[in-house]
Amino acid sequence: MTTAAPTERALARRQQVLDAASDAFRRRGFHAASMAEIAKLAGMSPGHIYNLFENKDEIIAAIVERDCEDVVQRIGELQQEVDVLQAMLRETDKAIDEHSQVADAALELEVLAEASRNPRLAAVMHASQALVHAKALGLIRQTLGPAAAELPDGEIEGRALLLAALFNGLTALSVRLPDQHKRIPVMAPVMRRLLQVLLAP
Amino acid sequence: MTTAAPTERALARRQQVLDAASDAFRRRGFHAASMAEIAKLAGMSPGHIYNLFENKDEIIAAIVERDCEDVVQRIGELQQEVDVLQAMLRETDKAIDEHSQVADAALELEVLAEASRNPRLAAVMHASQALVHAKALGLIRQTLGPAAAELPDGEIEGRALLLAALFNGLTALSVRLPDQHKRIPVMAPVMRRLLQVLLAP
Amino acid sequence: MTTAAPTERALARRQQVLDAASDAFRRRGFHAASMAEIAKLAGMSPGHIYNLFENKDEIIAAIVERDCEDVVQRIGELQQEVDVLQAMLRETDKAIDEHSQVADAALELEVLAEASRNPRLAAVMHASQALVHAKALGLIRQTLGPAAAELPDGEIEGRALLLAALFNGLTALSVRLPDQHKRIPVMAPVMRRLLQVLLAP
Amino acid sequence: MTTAAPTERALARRQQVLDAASDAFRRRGFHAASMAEIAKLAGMSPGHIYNLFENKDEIIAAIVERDCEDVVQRIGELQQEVDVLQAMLRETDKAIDEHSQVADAALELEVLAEASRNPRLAAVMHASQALVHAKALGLIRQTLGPAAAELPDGEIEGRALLLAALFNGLTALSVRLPDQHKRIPVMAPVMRRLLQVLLAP
DNA sequence: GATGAATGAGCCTTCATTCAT
DNA sequence: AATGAATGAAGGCTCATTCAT
Repeated sequence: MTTAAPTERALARRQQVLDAASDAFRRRGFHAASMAEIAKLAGMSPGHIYNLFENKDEIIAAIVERDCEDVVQRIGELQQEVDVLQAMLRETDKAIDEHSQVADAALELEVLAEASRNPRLAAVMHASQALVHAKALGLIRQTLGPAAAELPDGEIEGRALLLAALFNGLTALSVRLPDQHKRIPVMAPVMRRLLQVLLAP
Repeated sequence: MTTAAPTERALARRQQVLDAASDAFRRRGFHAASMAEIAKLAGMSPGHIYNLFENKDEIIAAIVERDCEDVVQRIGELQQEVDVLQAMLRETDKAIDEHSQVADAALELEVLAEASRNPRLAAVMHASQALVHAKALGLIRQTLGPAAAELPDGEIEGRALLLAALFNGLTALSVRLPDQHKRIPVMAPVMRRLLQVLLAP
Repeated sequence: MTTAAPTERALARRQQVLDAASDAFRRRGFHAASMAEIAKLAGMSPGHIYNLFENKDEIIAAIVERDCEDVVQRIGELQQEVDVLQAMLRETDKAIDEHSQVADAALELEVLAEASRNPRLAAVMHASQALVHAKALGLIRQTLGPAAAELPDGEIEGRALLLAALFNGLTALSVRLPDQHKRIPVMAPVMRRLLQVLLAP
Repeated sequence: MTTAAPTERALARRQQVLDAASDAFRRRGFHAASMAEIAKLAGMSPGHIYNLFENKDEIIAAIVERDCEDVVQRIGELQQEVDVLQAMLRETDKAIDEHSQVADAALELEVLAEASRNPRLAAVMHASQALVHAKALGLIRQTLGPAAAELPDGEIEGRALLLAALFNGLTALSVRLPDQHKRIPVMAPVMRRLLQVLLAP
């Protein structure tokens, strides 16, 4: 039996744990971060974490869900723009920069690595990512406007996937090469051209 | 004392360990694969591995180096083509497929995650990746032909980086969404257009 | 402060706990049954159990006492029979069967094991068992009738002890060998002869 | 994979662990005895125990097997006697005494309790006990001599079972009542009569 | 070079018990 | 009387690493 109907307090406590765990995983990795460490960061006893989460796996699963919700919301905000493509081209530098933070990369890659092996986490990841993907499809359709209807089947999906790949790749690259943020000026112009291929009619 | 002047036999033994470890890491993950397991796969005792490698971390560092050499060689082979761009467009499906193997993704992401916080591994990774990057620059220059000289400074580097990001992103995506190989047909046409942006004059 | 002057309500609540604990212990064992589980079965909070019982040990002590009272009562009922020996011979099969329930055996053996090293529980056990023993002496005397007076000192006590041993042994045996109930037909005739030795003049 | 082919040294180390564990279980119970404690008693590190035994359960299983082998051997020795029944009647006091040691009872009951809940252990117990039972059948047949052939089917089995129950019951009783050894004089004569019922033609 | 027995620190998790409310 | 959130000690087990042989 899992937490049947989490009280408001329990919900807040869960957030504390998720914040603490995000921090710990980011700094030390999923396996190296101990529950004791997370508990200390969260300001509670190790034992109590198990009143809030089934086990360590469930914590990372919850982090994945929370992070995906963030991404969905970010895309939603982007959709508020009158001209999405223009907005993206304008903010390309910032977008690259945000995807080049090694500290964030650490957690993201850790989660992906774990998900590639842990079925429970993979399930959560797939479900969450499906939402992100759907939202991305919507974004691209909106950007294309009426032209979207004329495109062959799958074209939009292909664009959405490669758009996602591009930004995910930046995260990986930020670990592969040092000081990626210094390379933003050389990447940005090329990136803009790629974005146009992916988002313009 | 460090491993001083490795004999030829020692070198061969090291390869055995690297093969075994690659296999074990790929199947079970870096942390889950035990030295005992690697030793068994490598056909030697756990203790003896420590005569060949300082510790577990050094094994993965060596794997990273070896894998990067592979990538460099692959690029070299590609450069043998008379028309590199045509070759890549022709083999796009295969290339996407190769970067969509979840099993390989597992190890790659794990290594990246590990490198994002292990300075020793980060150093190896950066050195190796620098070689890959240099080789990629050469590939793009060759593809561009004489047109390369006319491009603004950094343009080629930007292309090389985003090319790398694109393929790295596919790896990440293969974990984020299930059955990525089923999506190759929708991704390939879009990918070809992106490759043209990155490789055509 | 100990539980001073238990109210009537408290007494009823204690019974709820004892019922719940008996159930939980029987199904999962003394150590495996958690206070949380018992609390849930008893329909109260874990914390409240500690208003009714000093600790987990006291619960099992109370169960032992209650169970011994049951045995005493059972013997009492047997004494109502006009011919006790005949009644026992008639119901031998049923008696063996009742002492061959592995589920009951589990709790009984667990309690004995626990009592063999927990002095507090040993004390309760000895006190309760003394009552059972006394009652058993009475039963045997009644069965023997006037002949009882002629028997040497200790003869009756010896019979009572071995009678108890015999049934206790069935409980142990039901764990040692599987499907003891299938063996009732072969045990019953022999058992009847033993009972006659123990209960006939 | 389990210990494939235990070396002689490993076998000796296993015995050390079994001795230590027997001691620890006897004194503190199966659940309360920690692996650390056993390791210390056995003179090795906790980790190394896991090179010799799969887990804690396997230790108790091995103890059960070893103890049953002892019982089988004891019965075998008894069979060397020219007149088994006479030998048993002669040594009744000693036999009762041996089955009345609370210290031994502790381990035995603990094991039984555990087996009643743990299927793995139950399997080992049933297998071992089957050997004991078979040996007991042989003993009784030998004692009966030619008369054995004339007895109805199952008669001998019934005797063997109740013989086992009787001694097992003494063990249980030694916990239920204090100072059982003081009661040997009153039990012995009655016990002799029971033994005659069980073993004489 | 090579073995594998041995170590021991450290991990996740459980649970009896307490206490503020 | 009653709750249930919270504690924290302890336990079984794993595994990188060492070292006597």
